[in-house]
Parts: sequence; structure tokens; C-alpha cells
Amino acid sequence: MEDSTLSELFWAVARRLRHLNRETLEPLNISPSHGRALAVLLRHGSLRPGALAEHLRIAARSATEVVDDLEHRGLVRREPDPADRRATLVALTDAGRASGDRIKAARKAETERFFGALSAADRAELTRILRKLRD
Amino acid sequence: MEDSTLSELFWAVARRLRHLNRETLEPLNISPSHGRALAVLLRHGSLRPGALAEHLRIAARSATEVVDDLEHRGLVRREPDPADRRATLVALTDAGRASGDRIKAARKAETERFFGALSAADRAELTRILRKLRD
DNA sequence: AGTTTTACTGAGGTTACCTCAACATGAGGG
DNA sequence: CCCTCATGTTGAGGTAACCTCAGTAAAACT
Repeated sequence: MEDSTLSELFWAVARRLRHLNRETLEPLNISPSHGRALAVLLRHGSLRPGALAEHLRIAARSATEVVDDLEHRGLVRREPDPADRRATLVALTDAGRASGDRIKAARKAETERFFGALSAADRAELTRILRKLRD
Repeated sequence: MEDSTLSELFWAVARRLRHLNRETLEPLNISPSHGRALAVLLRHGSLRPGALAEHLRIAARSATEVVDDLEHRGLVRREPDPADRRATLVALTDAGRASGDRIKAARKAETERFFGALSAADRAELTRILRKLRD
């Protein structure tokens, strides 16, 4: 990786962060994509599969699959949507909520571990610059 | 995405960059992973599948697959390694070299387009900070 | 009432990886 | 020289996380 375009540097960092992420999730027995789904449900409460898909930016059909898996693991439960008989609501079970909380905590610790290598000033700079790139 | 931990900000940016990358590669009819392999071959010349795998940080078996695809598209060619009869060398064909050059140019333009939103000073800062995170 | 739209899901496909085992060759020891 | 062990590649088969397309049921509009 003798390369030094900004893109490649960026990807090298992304790679490290992704690995770290996988490592923090592994002991919780949760894949990154399931983790994301749990986080969304934790933030927004019960959602229809379609809405969950939008939050995760995946196709509705793929959300069905994620929900299948989570349901199979007892982390979510499908309930009929009282407002629309075509629809289903995906709700966290107690186990799911507990799992989600653990994930959130682990993720926070991980972020601190990773970006803790930077000074407060550098973190602020990075935040400022990344915001520009995001928009 | 009301969230603003540094991790999530970072991923939001990564997402934009990945999309841009896919867009630049699409008209060249090359998938990101094939593009990476071509880039490695362009930089390092003919390589054994195993060595290619190391550069791409994937399993040797997976490199076989990438090479299969590229060979099928006429972008690389397998040659016997004169130094070791167990081994094979993966060499770029003329078409592969041309394709690799086009990719390199497109990628460079893309990087400039993306990070061009930043001032020179910001780019320098970002480089400095990302380097710290990479190591 | 009839048509169109919306919500979900079965069937089946894709990409980009993986492990494991087979097979050939190479390299070192006795 | 033979035997064992290591190395390089690949067939077989698997996985995660996506996708599209088509079907069914219910809702909404005309």
C-alpha cells in the first residue's frame, strides 16, 4: 500500500474500522447487517418491513430476510399492523432490546478506541472535514 | 441519519465514495473487485494467483476466481511460471492493460471530483489525520 | 364495482468472498 | 534415491447480504 491518493488512504482507514466493527460484534453473535437492523428498531420502535428497508437503504424484499433471521433468533417478533391488514409490524422482543443495548454500548466503546488515537483537536478537524464531504 | 458519532459520519462519507466509485467503473464494464485486480497487475506486473491474492488481501482460492473471470473477458492470460512448474503467472493482455489504464485515469478523475470539494489545506489536514488512523 | 396501488414474501439469481480436500511439484533429510 | 513435508493451484461446495420478478391480499381511488 505504498499508494497515497486520498481515496486509497481513506479506504485503508475504512478497512481498519470495518474490521474493528466486526470484532466488536462477533462476541455478541451478531452480524453487521443484523446489528444495523436492531439499531434502527431501537431508535425508531416497531416498524413495517418496508420502512425498515428504507432506513437500512436496502430493497424491501431484503428486509423480509433480515427480519426472518432476527425472528428466528428470537430478537424480533412480527405483529399484525392494526392500521393496515396488509402490513406487519416488526417489534423488538426483550431479548432483542437487550441485545441492541449491548451492541450500542460496544459500538460506542469501539468508536472511542479507534478515534481515541487522535487528539481532541484532530477529532474536531476530522468531523468538520467529513461533514463537508458528506454534503 | 441524525446521528453524528465520528464512526457514522465516516461511514456516510465512505458510502458516497463507494457509490461514486461504482459509477466511474460502470461505463468501463468492470466490477470494483476486477478493477482492483487489474490495478494490482498494472502496478506489479505478472503475478502468481497466490501473490495477487495477498495484494488484494483475499484467499488464494478467491484469486483463482477473479483470474478466471478476467481471463474469460480477455483481460489477463495464464502463463506457466518458468521458475516453478507448480505455479502459474497471471499476465495482463493488451486489452487488460488498456482497460487498466482507463480505470486508473477514471479513478483519478473521480478522486479529484470528490475531494475537490475541499480546500488544499483541508485535504492536507485530512491526509495527515487519516494517516494517523491507518497506523 | 372496477382498477390501480401498496405491502409483503416465495422463488430464484448474483457477487464476492470463504474452507476443505485433491493433486502436482518442489525441497530438505537420511 | 526415497520419503516426508511444504507449497501452489484449483474443484467442490458453502455463506452472507444483497437483488429482481411475480404472486397474493388488502386498501385506495374513480
